[in-house]
Amino acid sequence: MPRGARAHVLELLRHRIITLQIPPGAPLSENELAAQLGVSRTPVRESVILLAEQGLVSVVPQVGTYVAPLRLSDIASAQFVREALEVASLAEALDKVGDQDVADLRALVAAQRNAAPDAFFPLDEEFHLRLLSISGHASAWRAVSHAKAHLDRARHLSLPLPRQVDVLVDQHEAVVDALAQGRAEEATDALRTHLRKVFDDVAVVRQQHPDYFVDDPA
Amino acid sequence: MPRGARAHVLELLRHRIITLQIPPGAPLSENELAAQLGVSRTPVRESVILLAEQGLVSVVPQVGTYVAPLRLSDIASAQFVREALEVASLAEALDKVGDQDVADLRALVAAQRNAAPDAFFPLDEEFHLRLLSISGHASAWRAVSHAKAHLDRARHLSLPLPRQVDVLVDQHEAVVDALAQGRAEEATDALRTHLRKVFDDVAVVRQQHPDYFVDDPA
DNA sequence: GTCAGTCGGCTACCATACAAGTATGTCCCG
DNA sequence: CGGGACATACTTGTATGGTAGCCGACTGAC
Repeated sequence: MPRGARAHVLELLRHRIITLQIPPGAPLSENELAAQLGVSRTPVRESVILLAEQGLVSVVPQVGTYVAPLRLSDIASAQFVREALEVASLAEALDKVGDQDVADLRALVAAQRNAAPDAFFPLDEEFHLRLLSISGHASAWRAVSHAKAHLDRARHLSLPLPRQVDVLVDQHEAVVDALAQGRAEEATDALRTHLRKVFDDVAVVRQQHPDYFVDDPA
Repeated sequence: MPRGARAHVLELLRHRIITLQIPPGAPLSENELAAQLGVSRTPVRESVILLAEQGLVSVVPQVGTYVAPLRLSDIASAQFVREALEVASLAEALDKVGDQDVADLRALVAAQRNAAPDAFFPLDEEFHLRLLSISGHASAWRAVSHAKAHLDRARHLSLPLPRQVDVLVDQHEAVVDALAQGRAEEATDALRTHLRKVFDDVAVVRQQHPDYFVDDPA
């Protein structure tokens, strides 16, 4: 089997979980996945362990592993982490941003406007990674990405709506405008508003699929 | 072999790496570790994979696994993540803090004053976790902890000095005082100062053991 | 009908065996 | 003496086997 089976399996599982192709609460059998993907149990198991570390699956010894259900407390926690990191980065970026950075960001926003809904996801990721890079903290992307995974999963069903994407692109543009003009408070406020839109999206998804959610443990 | 070998091995390796019992750059053989710890390669390997995900070790396929060297860029990145999260949490905590919280924090600070240098580490962790809990974002501890691991490792050699510990406890007290009195700016500034002390400690360690460090990739 | 006991099948966990690639030390040749 | 090819001893990656424990369905007694 190919030499990088684990990376392949991990990426595939992660994608399927985030896009809700595998719904929250669904059981994951190591044997079944191994057979289905044409690899042995080892790379599958190692991928599952990594996904568990990231909180995307929950493994119960001797019982089974399940895709983590959507918990509002987890979503709030992930949002806190992401917002703290991106806002702190943006505050530093205000002093360091250059013309080339602004041009790159505007090009990304333009691409997002013309992109099909399916192509929006990677462009969105690149936009936020770019924001981190300006302040020189691109290496914090891993932490942001881990948090973002939970948020993207929780709102994934609401994204295909073209209207939603338009709103997001407008918010991106507002951040870039304020950043380019050096308006600190306006920029961070715009970013906060943008990031917190996830709560609205989650509320929509929650109505469509209440079975994906579980109540927070008291 | 004991049930839960992976958790045991992972905790042990992590501790040895953070405390520099295993120095940066040292090779880690899965076979050797398995024999030394009396378990098979499987739990060792799974632990190594998790440590690699956290950036504490670097595994080169078909060549070897090495404890990650100390990179100043990694340390700066970890510091950025930790500072952003803890400061954001503290800002929210100012509106939510109760008398019981302050009492608990003061008790922790008192315990830190009377603690032997070796016992300081867990008390320090509990203090910072407590700060997160006040704002209701205790679940962000995992992200903080991952970042903190790199910082603690980089300054571990400077901590046994009793004088250093006294300074840290004083800084803890300053944060608690400002938090109890509701002085927002003073509290966050005190926390920032406290967290950034790591750079001084790292400079000391760097002089003692320049071989543990590598230059940043240009 | 109801409940206790048991048995079968499933799970993840740990151990082991095999495969494939890399670095190194050695030997031979120029 | 210097350099290159090769054998060997490692490394991690993958595949497979065996074990302990949990869950559920079935059975039998009350």
